[in-house]
Amino acid sequence: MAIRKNSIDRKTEIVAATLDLVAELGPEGVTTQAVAGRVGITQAGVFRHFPAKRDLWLTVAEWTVTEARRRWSEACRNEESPLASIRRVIEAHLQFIQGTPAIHSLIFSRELHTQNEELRQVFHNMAKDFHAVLTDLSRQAQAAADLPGNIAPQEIAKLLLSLPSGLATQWSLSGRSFDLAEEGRRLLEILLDCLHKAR
Amino acid sequence: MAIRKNSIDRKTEIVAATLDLVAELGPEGVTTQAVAGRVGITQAGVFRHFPAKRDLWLTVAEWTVTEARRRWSEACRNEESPLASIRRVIEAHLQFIQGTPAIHSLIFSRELHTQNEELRQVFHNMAKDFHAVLTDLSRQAQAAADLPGNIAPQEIAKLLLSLPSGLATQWSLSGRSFDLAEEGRRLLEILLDCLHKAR
DNA sequence: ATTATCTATAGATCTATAGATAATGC
DNA sequence: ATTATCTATAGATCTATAGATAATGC
Repeated sequence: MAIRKNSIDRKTEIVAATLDLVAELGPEGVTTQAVAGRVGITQAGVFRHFPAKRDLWLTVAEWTVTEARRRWSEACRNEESPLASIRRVIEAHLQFIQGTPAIHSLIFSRELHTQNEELRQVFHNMAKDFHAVLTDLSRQAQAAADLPGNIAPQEIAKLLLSLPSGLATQWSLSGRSFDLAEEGRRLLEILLDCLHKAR
Repeated sequence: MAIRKNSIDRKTEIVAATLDLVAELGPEGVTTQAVAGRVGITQAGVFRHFPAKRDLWLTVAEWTVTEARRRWSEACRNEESPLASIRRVIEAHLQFIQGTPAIHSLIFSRELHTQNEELRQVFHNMAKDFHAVLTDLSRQAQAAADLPGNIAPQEIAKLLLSLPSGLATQWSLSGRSFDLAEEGRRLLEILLDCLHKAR
């Protein structure tokens, strides 16, 4: 008999175990058996906490999105300039991805998207929020004359967004073989420098 | 009894059906039963042409990479300037992804990567090749004074690469709801313009 | 008394094999 | 004669349910 825990703690454990397993084996590898084994209960025990597996996926997705938002807003707090905020937000995002590789695996699991349209929406909304945050900061940076004023801030934000997004892809393909946050910092500096000079 | 075809034709059909199914259902949805159904033979019949399912995946991956390379080199042929070649290569790549959405799903299927390390390598090599092509063109564009000379061409190539790569991600997350090639063309123009001004 | 966990199992898939069958090419 | 396809099936998973059991909290 596993150590008995209250529903809330166990649910949290199950979500954490799911994230670990996604990072290790991919979403495909997350069977209720594997989750149960990791947590230390029986396979059937998982269904006490989540009526069906799709509910587990949704909870995991919601955790991810909430955590991402928390990190962005924390990164923006008390920054001296909009440009500095842009740096911090993107770095925070890359560190989140690097520290929780499950995110990237989850985001790209088409099978989750096709089997669970709700899930794609959750992540798409996250991307839209990230774009909104970057658009806002870009507008501020334009006002401070740190970024060119002749480009729509939405467009600048798209350029900025594609950097971490594309890098994360390369990182994943490379078998996570380089330091994502560091590479991101360096390339972002180059990009911001070009944008700055192009004012 | 299905119409009988020779081994080569049937193999080609099976690979094509697999690509279609990946695009529709994700890699997860590609069961040997589904492939067989699409092609019009029985499930067991698939194994006549591919000894195991992983061989099917490898063949599909190799087709993808070969086709991508073919399109890049075609895009570079007879271009007036290195900068024009950069535009054409990236556009060709985006059009390939948009026209064959299976590629993107495949590239990001962690479950394929974790279950089939060889597969990740195939796609990673493709990404490295794309980077090499862009590095080469960037160097030429620097020589033509179209891009800033104070940035390593490898770094420029990484910036350029992250654009289609990141955009494809957003496109996938959005449920393929915008014109990938067009969006890419527009943003690339902005990026190249900034780089140009930052010489 | 409540409820988290367990045992046992149904039912749905999915890959892969063995051996039979029928179409093709010489 | 060769070989692409089919039928039938083994064996491995995987989700989910039903009902029993045991730990917790009052």
